[in-house]
Amino acid sequence: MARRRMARRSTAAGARRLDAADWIEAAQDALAEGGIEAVRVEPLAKILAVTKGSFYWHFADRRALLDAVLDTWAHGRIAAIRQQVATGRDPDATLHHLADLYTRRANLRGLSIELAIRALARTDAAAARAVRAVDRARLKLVGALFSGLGWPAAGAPARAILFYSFLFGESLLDARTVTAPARDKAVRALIAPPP
Amino acid sequence: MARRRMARRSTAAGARRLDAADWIEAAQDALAEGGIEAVRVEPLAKILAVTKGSFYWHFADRRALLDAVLDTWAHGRIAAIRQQVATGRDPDATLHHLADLYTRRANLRGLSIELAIRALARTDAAAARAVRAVDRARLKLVGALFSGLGWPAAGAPARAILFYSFLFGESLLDARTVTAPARDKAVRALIAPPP
DNA sequence: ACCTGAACACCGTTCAAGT
DNA sequence: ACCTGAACACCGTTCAAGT
Repeated sequence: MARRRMARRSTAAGARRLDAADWIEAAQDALAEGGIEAVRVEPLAKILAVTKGSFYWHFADRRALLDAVLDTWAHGRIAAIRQQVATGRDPDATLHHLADLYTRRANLRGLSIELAIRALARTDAAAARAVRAVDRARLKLVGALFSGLGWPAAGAPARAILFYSFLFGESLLDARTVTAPARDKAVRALIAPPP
Repeated sequence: MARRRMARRSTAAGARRLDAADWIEAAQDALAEGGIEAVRVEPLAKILAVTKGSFYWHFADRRALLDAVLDTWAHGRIAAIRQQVATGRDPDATLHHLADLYTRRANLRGLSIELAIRALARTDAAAARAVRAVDRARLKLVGALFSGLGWPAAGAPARAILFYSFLFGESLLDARTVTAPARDKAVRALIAPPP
């Protein structure tokens, strides 16, 4: 769900100059580790070892950074789900693979970012747009998998919503309260072929 | 899911003095309308028409206000689910009733607060504790409903997680992308009696 | 092309003083 | 018992000047 930042922090001697992508990267880290409240210009500048003034060469303001993070996130998630369903495996195996990928354990950082963005989407129009684009892509592709599993056109979309909603809902619940066996049992029930 | 604030803003002439509950109330409004970033001392003071200095009579700092909001939320949600399952109706009707109550449309404010708190729980230990207490209460009571529906002891908890996760997951997805019929279809499938 | 440094506004926090 | 007002630190934003 998330490729990690590359080691491009320094050249031979150490002090590379930054571009917009560096700030977006740092903002994503902050989002994952401290939520939306941690995405702040001065703390990020401190982490990147520049003055906060330099931020404004790359972005108009904090809002522009958030927009860039949202844009990067949406494009990345859409590219990811396309890859994840195009493995050549059968629908059943692909769905189980997806259920693993979108689990808390598998990708804490990615899920934290995703939840922060979805919470933001409640009160922020740009975040809501990013979420909509990602949801449409995922539901379309997951719906196709359930069709491949034998669900008729009338049932596959509802099944896709059920599957997809469950994965996010489960990631929202307290981790200690949802046991792995109960979770796996729920996943198997969801991926079972139509009656 | 949420009882609205009472009209206790003023006495005969207008300028009641505030107590901690007034600040918590205002913080909840801000949380629902602007997310965690909107829960800030000075803006709340402006809304309550006092100076920000007066805030510190009631709370040690912003963190103490957040803790009080979390505490109020957890106690309120646990009391609410207890009432919601104790209607005297059969398990099937009660589950359908719950599915309606925890829908986006039914309670925008309550869901916004809940999602903001769950996003916070990713990076905040106190929020995680509040979420854990609420999840345990809800899963226990919903699990009992599925038992009443005929699910054996080995299957009811997984079914409760499936049901409960779905409701939250669905509220996280883009509202325009999930159609009401697809959602209702998924709910009916979840509440169907065991095979 | 990217960064510093100084300036100013806004908000969290403290606290002595008011009612 | 609750609030004001002034003070200070921190962070968002601007911008002229540096390399």
